[in-house]
Amino acid sequence: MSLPAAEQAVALDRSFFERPTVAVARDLLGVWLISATDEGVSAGPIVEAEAYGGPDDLASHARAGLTRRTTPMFGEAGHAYVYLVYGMHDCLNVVAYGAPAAAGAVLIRAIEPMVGVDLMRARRGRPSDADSRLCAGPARLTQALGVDRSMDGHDLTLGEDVWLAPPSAVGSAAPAAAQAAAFEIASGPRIGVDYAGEDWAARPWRFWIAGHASVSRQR
DNA sequence: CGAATGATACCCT
DNA sequence: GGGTATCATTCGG
Repeated sequence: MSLPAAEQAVALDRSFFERPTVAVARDLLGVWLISATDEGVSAGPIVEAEAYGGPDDLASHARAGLTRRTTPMFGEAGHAYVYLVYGMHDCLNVVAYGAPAAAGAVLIRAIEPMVGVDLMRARRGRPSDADSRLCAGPARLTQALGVDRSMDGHDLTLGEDVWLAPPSAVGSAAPAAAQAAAFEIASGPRIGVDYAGEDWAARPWRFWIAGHASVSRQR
């Protein structure tokens, strides 16, 4: 299954990302994440995302200020910020604007595998995993889509290699059930940010589609 | 539950 | 320029 060529170029506009990260994270639910490499196309709608702010957000990498690693977070919105965590996992973020500082990003934590599921499974190398769990987690997702730090700084609005597209742009490629406009949005504290202190750790900046089988953790 | 695993940032010389 | 604590996770026992 592949995306019609004429529709591959449709990507979310940069203005979508030039807003506070919390609004962008919430609005990314249902938006398609698409990867097109030499190996093929793999894609699916985002079902879970987390907002990270600027230097004032103690849970955000931006708290370290502008360093070589965090440079994308302080750059133009709509670009990728890909980093290595725990020495072995790549995580994909989209740069957006944290408030009050003009820096921040949204961590894409899970998508629903819908296009190129066999390719995702091959990249993951875990044949017994259920389809719905192939991209249920930030590191699983990058592995399944073939995204790594070579994509750090990549412009996600170009419609090339890796990009984000509104559901309407991939309508003919998606099963009808996935195009249902209405879904319930749930929110809660971000994962694994207790080190940031109670104030920041308690903020409900993690958003997911309620009850969805591909969300990284069950409620 | 705990191990795996390595880049990063930061605090020293 | 070097040592080291930290870490937005995953998988196997």
